[in-house]
Amino acid sequence: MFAYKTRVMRKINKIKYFEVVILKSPLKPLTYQSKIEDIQVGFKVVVPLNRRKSSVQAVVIKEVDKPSFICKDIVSQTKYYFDERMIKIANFISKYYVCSLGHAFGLFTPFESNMIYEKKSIDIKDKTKLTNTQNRAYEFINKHNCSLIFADTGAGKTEIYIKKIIETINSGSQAIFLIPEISLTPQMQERLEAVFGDIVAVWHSKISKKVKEDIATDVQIGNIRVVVGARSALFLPYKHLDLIIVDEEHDNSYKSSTSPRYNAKDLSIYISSNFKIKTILGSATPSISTFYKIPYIRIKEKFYKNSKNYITFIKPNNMLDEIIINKIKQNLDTGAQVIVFVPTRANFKYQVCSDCGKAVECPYCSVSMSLYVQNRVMRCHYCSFAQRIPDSCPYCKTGIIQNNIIGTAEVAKILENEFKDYTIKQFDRDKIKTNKQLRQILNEFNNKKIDIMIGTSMLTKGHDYLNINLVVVLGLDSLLNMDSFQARQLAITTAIQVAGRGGRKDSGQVIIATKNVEFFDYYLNSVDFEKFLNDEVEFRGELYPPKIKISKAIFAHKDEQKAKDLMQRAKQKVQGYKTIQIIKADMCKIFKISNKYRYELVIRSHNINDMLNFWHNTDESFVHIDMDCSI
DNA sequence: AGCACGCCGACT
DNA sequence: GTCGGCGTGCTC
Repeated sequence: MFAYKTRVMRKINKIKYFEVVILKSPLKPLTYQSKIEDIQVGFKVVVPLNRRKSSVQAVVIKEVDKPSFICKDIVSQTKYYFDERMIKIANFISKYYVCSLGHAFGLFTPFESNMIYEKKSIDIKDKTKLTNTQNRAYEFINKHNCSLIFADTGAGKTEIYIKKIIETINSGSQAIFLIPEISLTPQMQERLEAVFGDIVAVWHSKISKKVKEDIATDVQIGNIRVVVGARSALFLPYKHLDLIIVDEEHDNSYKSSTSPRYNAKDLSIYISSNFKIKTILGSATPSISTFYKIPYIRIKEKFYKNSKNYITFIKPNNMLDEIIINKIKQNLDTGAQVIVFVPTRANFKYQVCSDCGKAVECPYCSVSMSLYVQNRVMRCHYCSFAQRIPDSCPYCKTGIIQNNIIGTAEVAKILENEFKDYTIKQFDRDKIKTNKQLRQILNEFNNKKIDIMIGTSMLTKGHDYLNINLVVVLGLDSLLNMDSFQARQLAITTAIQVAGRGGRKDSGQVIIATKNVEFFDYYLNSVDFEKFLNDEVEFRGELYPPKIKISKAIFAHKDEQKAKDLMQRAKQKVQGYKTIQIIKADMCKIFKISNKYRYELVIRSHNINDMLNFWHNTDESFVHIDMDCSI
């Protein structure tokens, strides 16, 4: 009996060999063997690894010939699988963003093999009426597989999105609607829920595990047809995905800050061109890379043309100039509300004179010096000139150079002191930690229970404020003075986005406090953002994107010398590539993070293959690679 | 000698 | 990423 069984088993189940990728592991694919008859490519399997007590999960990527080494057995095959599209995207992420396949696959929620998609027809009534301009945009996106709607705030992008989603759903398919930091935008969430009811799901990192599991199931079987979500919404098990919308496509939070450092916007463009999935990008202030490479349609809103003095400027003598205080006072006296913007980045310390307010500049370059706390020196990012923090201001000789921190808290303190009878609220990550708090403060503000709201970029993200008469924009100069090739873009984009918050009311006014009036006045009042984008492409030329690729690696180690050596070794190696230039090979601006010393190598190239080839050949441990990085 | 800790290397 | 092996150095 026993002998019979084994003989039959041996005959039927020939040993096969498979390459598998260990999920969430940095390892290269490993080869295992199996007698199980139906091991399939794409399926999740369980395998033993090294001397570990418990087995680990892996994905089968291909069947291979018997290797020269001895293989371990696959323990079992699960019911979960990654479809062909997921496998292709994972391979792309691994290659382009330079991470292991295990990390790339780890992003996805796999399919379950026993479930079927029900293409039942859903009939959402299309109540949206598009204006002529919106219709032209709608026709434009229909003509292109991937396109950009370059529309001013308030020009009605959302109606176009909704019309396209309804069309997709009614044909039995699914859509992804990406929004940056969705947990911050209850208004958009509510609006979509009102239109799509229970076939829409909201997806972001703060959703509980159980709810996530339910959503993944419903997405796979077709109960969910629209996922409104953060960047990770790209990785759900869609059986019939036809449309991806990337709203506010310029937003930096589409770039993941942990490995794999993918950009959900760029990944959407990749998916669009490789899988015939229509992709619509939208923004009032498009990113330069999108503007440069994606066909776009421009929709202008009238306020920029008509009201010439809509945006005015003052050159402040200190953080909250008296002119600004007076303007706020005038507005409050008429019962109107005010918002005050202070950029998040300016929370970082920078070196500024207490008397003349000038930031300390490099004597050889017209850029601000960066502070290197570790060595108590200031260093120029362009020429590496370094100097001690001076005792008095090099410009006016009398002022004291101090670490200046412009932050919402400080602005709130000053205004509370100035306007004791009014309600002033801070609107930033320090004060708003939960969704409930967010909804509450937005409610209070729209019900006029708050007079002045002071906030960071959180203030600009997709909220509509109904009763604002005055928008005060502070601290833009600290954005413009950053030693980054993106400083100009970030400053202008921020100004436009903040100004847009007040743009929905006829009598609204925006005051920008800046010492760079010419720059802002030119791009905000004389010409528009499209002109800025064209100028910026020229300005960056062949040194920075979009005409050239840049990327970097951070070498972090608790032994400073080791971090430095690793970086130096990579630097030597890169010099063998004629097509790659070194932009920077030095300590990171933040030299030490959680007890690790950090060095970075930043490079540029027109040859993406050489660039990727180089990074894939650098020793993986202690290195974080960042493609299309900012500096 | 016996143990705690930290570094290193292997993983099919 | 995660594990065990093994060297170092401290203590009894």
